[in-house]
Amino acid sequence: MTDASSAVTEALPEAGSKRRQIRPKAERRQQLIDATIRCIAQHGLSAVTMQMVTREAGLSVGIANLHFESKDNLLKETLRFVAEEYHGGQIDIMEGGDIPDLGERLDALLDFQLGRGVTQRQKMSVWFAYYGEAGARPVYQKIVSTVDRLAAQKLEALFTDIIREGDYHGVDARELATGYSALIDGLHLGLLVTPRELSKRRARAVARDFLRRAFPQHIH
Amino acid sequence: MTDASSAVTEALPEAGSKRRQIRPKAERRQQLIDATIRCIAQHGLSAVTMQMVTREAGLSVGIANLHFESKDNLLKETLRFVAEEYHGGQIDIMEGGDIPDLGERLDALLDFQLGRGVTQRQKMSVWFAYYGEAGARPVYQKIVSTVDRLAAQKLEALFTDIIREGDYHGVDARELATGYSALIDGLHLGLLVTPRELSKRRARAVARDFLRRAFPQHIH
DNA sequence: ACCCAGAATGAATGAATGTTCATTCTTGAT
DNA sequence: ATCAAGAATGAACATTCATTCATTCTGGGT
Repeated sequence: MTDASSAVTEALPEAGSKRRQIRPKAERRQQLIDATIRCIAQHGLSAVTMQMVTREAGLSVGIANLHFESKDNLLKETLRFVAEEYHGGQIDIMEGGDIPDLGERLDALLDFQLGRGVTQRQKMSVWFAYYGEAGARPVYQKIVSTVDRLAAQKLEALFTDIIREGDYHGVDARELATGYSALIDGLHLGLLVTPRELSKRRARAVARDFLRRAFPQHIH
Repeated sequence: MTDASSAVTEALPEAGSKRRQIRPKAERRQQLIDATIRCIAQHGLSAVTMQMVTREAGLSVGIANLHFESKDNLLKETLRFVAEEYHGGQIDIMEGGDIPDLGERLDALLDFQLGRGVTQRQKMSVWFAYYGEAGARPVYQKIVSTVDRLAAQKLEALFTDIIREGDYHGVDARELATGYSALIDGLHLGLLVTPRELSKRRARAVARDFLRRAFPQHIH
């Protein structure tokens, strides 16, 4: 959950020191993934080149094929990272030993989904860049749907608990969970494509209304 | 609203006749746009090449630059076509002189949005391929947001009418419209990326539930 | 029957990109 | 101080792709 753009170990791009640094494989992999995220956000998935990514990472071109076997693989691993970061964060909150009150847990979830961390243009751009290609690339579909399924189950479980606690009638946890997930995705899209029409503030209000209409006792 | 894949004037790809056909510019443009849609759906936006598109259209490579000035422009015009087709269809229904009953009009809208025409993988793939790039390409943002804004206004107007007719309280037409649009987008995404988890049937049920919760008298 | 505007072609071109690998450099162990 | 393991480099290569344009062809007008 580190903010990729700031955690740069190496000095500024032009900062003299051309001394070659040797670092463990895992660190370089992460460095390249972070650079890839920034490049996709800024230039779009279809415009990303290896030269662009390695330059952004402050490394040479050869290194990408040293740690990942190919560009395809780098892109795949980058998607996996973003997907796990996003869904992992959600799941942590939903399992939420930290927050016993279910209404508060819902609030925390909403904060995470439409708050600073995820709503950053960077992350959203990456997310939807891959969605866009998913129709034609089963590999992407598989990566996303794997983590997605787990998050969906946890959300359904949380909704089930809330329905029981509030003794709500005429609501189906599964259907509601599907709707809520879709709503959040759609709001992210709106924030990305029509930021002029939809502010983050309004997006949160819309999502909150959806929850309030379903669980009036839990959302004030 | 013609189904692009079937309206092929020229014979089958291998059907002998290598005779060169001369057709008016407008027709060739549409032919190329249709081919582009099919290519994006099948191979993904980032994998589309001019050779691929022109071969799919049964034409030579040079022709694409004859009728569109560049690949960029072809892609731009293709997005414009898809956007106008989709939003235009919605707007026609929402203005709906055909359907006086507001509840039925809502149903028709839902049918259009999650029914055969739009939900086809082809159209969805294209739609989201562009969304994915929109974060990095203002041109795409502009095209989408222009038609989007008009559709949003019409939806808000329809909701306002329904709220007045049903004398609903505690619902804001604008906010509801934003939510409904986002929900539909999110459901499209789900249908595209995780078709195993979300069937068309269930997507419609989810959207319908959203409307029923807001307008119980209008959705039976 | 003839003609020509402009539609269509596709080989050629040059630029861009992914990948390779011979070489250089760094570091920690000895 | 020495060395080897392997991390890092970037020039070179092969491929792919968008774009051009000299040439060919078509069909409506005369």
